[in-house]
Amino acid sequence: MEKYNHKTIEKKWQAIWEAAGMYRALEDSPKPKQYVLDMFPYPSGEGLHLGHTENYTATCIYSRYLRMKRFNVFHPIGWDAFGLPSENYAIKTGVHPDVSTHQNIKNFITQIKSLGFSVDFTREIDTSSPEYYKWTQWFFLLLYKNGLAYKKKAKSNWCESCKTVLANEQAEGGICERCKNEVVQKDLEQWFFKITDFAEDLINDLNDVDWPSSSITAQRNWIGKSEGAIIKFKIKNEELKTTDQNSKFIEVFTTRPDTLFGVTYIVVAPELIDGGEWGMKNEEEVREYLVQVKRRTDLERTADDKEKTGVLLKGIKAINPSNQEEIPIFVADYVLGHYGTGAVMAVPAHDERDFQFAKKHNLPIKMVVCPNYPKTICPVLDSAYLGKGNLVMSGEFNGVSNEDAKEKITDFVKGRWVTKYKLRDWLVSRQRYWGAPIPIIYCETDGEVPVPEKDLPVKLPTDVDFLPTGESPLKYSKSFNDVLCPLCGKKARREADTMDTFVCSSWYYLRYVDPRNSKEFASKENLKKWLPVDMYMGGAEHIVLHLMYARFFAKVLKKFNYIEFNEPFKKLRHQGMVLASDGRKMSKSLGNVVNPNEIIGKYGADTLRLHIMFLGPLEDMKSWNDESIAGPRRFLERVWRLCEKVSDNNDEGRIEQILHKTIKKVGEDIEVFSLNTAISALMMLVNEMEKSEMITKNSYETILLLLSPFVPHITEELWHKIGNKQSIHLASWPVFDHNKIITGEVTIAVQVNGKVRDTVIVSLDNNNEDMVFGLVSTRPNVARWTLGKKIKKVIFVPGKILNIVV
RNA sequence: GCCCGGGUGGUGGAAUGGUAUACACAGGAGACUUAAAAUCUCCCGCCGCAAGGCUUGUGGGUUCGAGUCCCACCCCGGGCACCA
Repeated sequence: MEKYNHKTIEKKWQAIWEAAGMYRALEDSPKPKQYVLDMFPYPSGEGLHLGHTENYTATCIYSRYLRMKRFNVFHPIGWDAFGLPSENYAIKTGVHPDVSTHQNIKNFITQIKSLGFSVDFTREIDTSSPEYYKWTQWFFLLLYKNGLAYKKKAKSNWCESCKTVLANEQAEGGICERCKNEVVQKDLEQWFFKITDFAEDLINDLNDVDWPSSSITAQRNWIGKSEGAIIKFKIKNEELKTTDQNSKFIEVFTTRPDTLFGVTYIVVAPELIDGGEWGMKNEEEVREYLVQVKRRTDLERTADDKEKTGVLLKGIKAINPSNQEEIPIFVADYVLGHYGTGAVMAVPAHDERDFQFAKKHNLPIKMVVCPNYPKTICPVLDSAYLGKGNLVMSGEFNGVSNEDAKEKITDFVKGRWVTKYKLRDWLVSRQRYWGAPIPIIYCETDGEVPVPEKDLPVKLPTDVDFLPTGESPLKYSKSFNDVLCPLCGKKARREADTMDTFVCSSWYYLRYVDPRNSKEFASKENLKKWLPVDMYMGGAEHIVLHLMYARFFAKVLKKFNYIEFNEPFKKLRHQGMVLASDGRKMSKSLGNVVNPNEIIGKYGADTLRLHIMFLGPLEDMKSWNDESIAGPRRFLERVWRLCEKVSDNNDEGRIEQILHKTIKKVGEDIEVFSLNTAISALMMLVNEMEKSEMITKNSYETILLLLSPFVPHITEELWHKIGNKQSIHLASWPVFDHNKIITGEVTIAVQVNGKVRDTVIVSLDNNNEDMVFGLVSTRPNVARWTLGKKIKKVIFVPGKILNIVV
């Protein structure tokens, strides 16, 4: 028999499968559907990396398994083609993004094919093609017409190096998600999507998905729902000596209305001062502080989070509605303008931040929740007390548990109970070229006018200088701005910003079901046939970006009756990151990047697929290892040689039990993505088969079938070698016989006081306490521990253990 | 600080409360070979000549029996972080 040559085998079968259209999802099939989706790649110049390889191998195994279980599997692939790197590459080299992107896509396709991934290329999509972004623009208009897309001037995250604004999710901690440079705040007119309208659904519907619990928690925290009270504090101007009952007041949001009697001052956010008439005496000092605050970047604000700066508003006081105490008002940037009401009541005794501020500014600290009740002597605090207790110093509420007091005190001061979210609206404008244009026209007479649907797509022009200047490159494209107002017909100009690429990827999974439709983003019929996605696999880094946005889009579409489901991704799993062998992230600058192409050349796609799955649990972070890939390769060579032992004339009795056990184990493991243990079970089976002189054709076929989702090429080759004419990938998954797993005898461990001293093999008839005890009690290994001692107890677990307690 | 994960041989990792260290990698010994590679066989947690003892981050607990459950602590990784 010739040697196992992965190069010729893999090429040969890839060509045959492609010609046969093997992995196409069938439009009309009586079989139940399974939509298995990968997070589609950004076609970068670097090509497919090991993270992609891990992700797509896992879903490929899963898809192949489901096909063998006779599901109609829908497993598409496409390209998240818009984005900054192509544009930056263009700036550097002069190669147009459209050209480089399509070269990169070609390379990705070659690589995907060379790994034997069973994807349906007939449904390929490219978010940068006009046929696709026409519908991205259509979604924009859908949101716009329903008041869910709006423009406003706002403090925005501006990345100086990317020359564009970013969404909050992309500027966490004041660092640009893409280039890791500092983000500054700029006041700009920007387009927003009103994702906050759906905050409640986005939280509640997390109850209905099968996602990793850590991902669910991460989304919940990001949306950040909290319930509290809005309470009014009147403002008194000391100079005017008015306590004008109806004039000025501040509203604060608090989750701790129970501590209202402990309020010793009020703090308002800098943003609030800017707008209002406050009547303080030290106007100049306050203005100076506001200027200072504006200069500080987010990075600085978080870096010195111990130092809480702020300025007293002189000449005015707030009145605590619970006890009519007059308390000072401060402006401080530890209070955020965009959250709650932009003002807080400060209770230094029961809030850590207020405590720090009070210490710094020598403000009174008044404890009103006491843990020692009914003793009302409260401890001296060296930090805020956040625990439970009963109220003290709180007038008629003394003694009430602080939990009960929340509602009572809110009612007492006529506050109202509200729900707030940390989630903010999604900023979608980008001042860059390589994205979908925003379909809005500005007219001198009619103002902001949406592009009529019939005029979509608004095509991305080519006569553009995309050197970033801080202004949108499209602003200076002649052809792009040669446009008339759809309402009055006068000369107008187009919105020059493009959309965040996350808009494109928020609905791509819908397009796969009807990728060439020019009348709708997808037909209702096809949407109904394939959706929702049954299994979604991708990196955990997208949990508050893509996965939040895509859920938001689905909620919008559901609301306007385009789709029938609430949640787009029923089941979600993440693959862990693959680190370099030194345990660090793979990066070009560190020179530790492993290129899948090289591994494929040296060991073959099958070996790479097997190795990357065998490295450890799918969701764990793992380090690449060049050395241990020898194991999977040797294993495949053993499977190859096993072919020579196939013979017709012997029964498979000896390996029958392990064969059926393995069928069961491998199937169960694939279903829960425990692929490393599935592989080890397959290795054990092969080890057993090697010990036999001969193996039956049936057993050999079975192991090939079990292996075929993992290593599609070598199994196809061997399958044909032993005489099959049809592809192994059209065969059914083997069925195990439960009776063959249970054999006539079991091994029982014999313990004395919980320590194993012996084992015994008994027949099923003898698998009971009396028989086993009788068999082993006189054995030397047992007797030496029990002799002369009183047996207190015997525990017997059938088929497992006999424990003698002395 | 808060919220999730996780700590098992030289290494990657297995173990529905029931024989810890499966399956691999690396290492060692041998067979085949003129030789090497490949392949095959055996060994491989620690202490001990052995009998045996010890061992799943540390210390307690529950249990006939704990890597697995409970409590406290230590360490590592990830996410969030002035959201009142």
